[in-house]
Amino acid sequence: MNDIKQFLRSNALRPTKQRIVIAGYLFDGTDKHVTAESLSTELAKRKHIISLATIYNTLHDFYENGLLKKLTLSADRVYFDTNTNDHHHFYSEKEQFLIDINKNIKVNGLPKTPKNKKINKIEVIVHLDK
Amino acid sequence: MNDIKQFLRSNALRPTKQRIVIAGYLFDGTDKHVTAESLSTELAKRKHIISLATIYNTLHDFYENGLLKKLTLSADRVYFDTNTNDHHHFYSEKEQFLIDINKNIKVNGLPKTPKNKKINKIEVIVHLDK
DNA sequence: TCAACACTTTAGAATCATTCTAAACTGATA
DNA sequence: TATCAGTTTAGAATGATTCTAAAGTGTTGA
Repeated sequence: MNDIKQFLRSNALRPTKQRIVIAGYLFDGTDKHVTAESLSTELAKRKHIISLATIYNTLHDFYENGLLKKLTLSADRVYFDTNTNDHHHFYSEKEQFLIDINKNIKVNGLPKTPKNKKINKIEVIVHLDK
Repeated sequence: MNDIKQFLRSNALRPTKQRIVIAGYLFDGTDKHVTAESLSTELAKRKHIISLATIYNTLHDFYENGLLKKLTLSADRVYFDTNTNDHHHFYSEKEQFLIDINKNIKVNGLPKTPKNKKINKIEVIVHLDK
């Protein structure tokens, strides 16, 4: 609890009740993939009712501070990943199935980066099913 | 024109006025990336007013028939690619900048595919900027 | 050639994730 | 503990996409 407060403060985030609850859930040591909706549902199960607006705000605040990765998996919702290490994913849209690929994947044969641009990140999505 | 009709027929698509116009634009020999909105705008410039609903319907019909690839680049709109070969992309969300990587990219070090699943496609997105 | 019908198109409504607004609330600080 | 900037929130707004159901149009068989 106090460590969560410290954790939030050290990321320039005021430790409000809601952020403490959300951070407590997200950063409990196990990697998680969440959407605003799924997070809301999980917290509700634990009797923590937090408005969707706040959930969106908080996910973005955490993302902006590098505490979450944002995943581009499908066009209909945004996923956030508590594993902020360099890694990739298996994804099944049909089954909402998503798992990390933590093994060292190498992408070889990339052409030159376009002029005056720099690479922000390389995202490898292995789509399953069809 | 007649070749476009044949092309549509050979894909089990009734060659309607609208589909002929859309296919004529999309499959003119140069690779294109479009969204429903951008396609609508381009066709309007050419004095072809086609309802958005039809544009969505047609993009999906073409996609279902393998004439287009669907790209998962950002969560706020769907992109379709007329290049249906195996390839990847540089993408800048900020600048709506999108170019093909046709070079042979190799992804090495993939772990075993999850049980009872098979790989549909591997998508590599090189995100630029930040 | 044309009637008949299944397939298409379309305007407008509906949906749904997400963002915005602006008012109430609450950590932090002096 | 008063003050105020930073937060939360309900509800409205937005925007891409899908749905609905009515009107339109290729296609086919005679």
